[in-house]
Amino acid sequence: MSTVRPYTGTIQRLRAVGLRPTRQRLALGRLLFDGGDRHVTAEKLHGEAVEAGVRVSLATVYNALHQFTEAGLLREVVVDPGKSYFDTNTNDHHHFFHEDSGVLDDIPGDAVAMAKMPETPEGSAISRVDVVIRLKST
Amino acid sequence: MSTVRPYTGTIQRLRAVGLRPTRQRLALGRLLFDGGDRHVTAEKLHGEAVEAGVRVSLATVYNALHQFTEAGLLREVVVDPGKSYFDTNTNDHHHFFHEDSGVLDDIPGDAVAMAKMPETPEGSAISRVDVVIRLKST
DNA sequence: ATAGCTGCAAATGCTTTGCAAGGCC
DNA sequence: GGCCTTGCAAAGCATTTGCAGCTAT
Repeated sequence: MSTVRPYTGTIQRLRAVGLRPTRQRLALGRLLFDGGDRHVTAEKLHGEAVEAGVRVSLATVYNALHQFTEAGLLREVVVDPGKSYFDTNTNDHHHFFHEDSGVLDDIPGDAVAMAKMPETPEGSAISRVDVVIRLKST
Repeated sequence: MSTVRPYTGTIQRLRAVGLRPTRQRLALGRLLFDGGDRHVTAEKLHGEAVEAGVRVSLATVYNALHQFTEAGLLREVVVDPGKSYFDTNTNDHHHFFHEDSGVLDDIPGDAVAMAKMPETPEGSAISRVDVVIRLKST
């Protein structure tokens, strides 16, 4: 029976995908994965890191986000031209996007269902289906 | 009974939405609306205009695309971080996005149907529902 | 020791803006 | 003529890259 030590989760998670657990990646990983489902932009995450006293450059945040995404730890969500969002929930699910505030929220996977899907074009395979429900404040 | 004169459609379309039919807007409007449903980026449209011998700057293409969008003549589609696509089909419909080539295609409105929709959060109204089926080449 | 990371600053790509000159009504 | 448009070039963002120095293993 294995004892779970504090802060061990992120280290193992990184090792498991072949990424060295450096100080920066650890700090970013904890900010991302220790707090439930999160949706962040590079800038926002960088701000949080700095605020938490972690010395890390914006370039490194971008690198980490992409490495995490490539490793399957994060998912990139496209809702805004010219800004990238990353989602710590990598399960099948969709999004609410609040156009006024720029806030992105998960829609539980089973709250949206497709009744009908088109035929996939010749020579192509579906990589993903994204549903974004755009919201305006009332 | 009204006789349809060549090139009259775009002029009227622009006037109808309160935009002066300048040489540039006319040329861009024709490129966009004379050829069925189209999906363009600013850069691509600018290239087509230049190729067609129309002297127009990229900045003006951006302005025109946004003015057309605001006027309801176009619809902006978000599929790629850092690149804006505009769709001449403003009806309710969804998209195939070929990730490898960057090509965007319409899915006829009735080929996709939602079986279930989540509750809209308090204080918000649905502005639009976007479904993007991302494709990879096989 | 060494392969992999990081930081910085410069470069890039897309888009927007400011302002003088030009064109539509 | 007056006001809206345009063009150009410069500015603005978000993101990426190159490379010297640092660090985890």
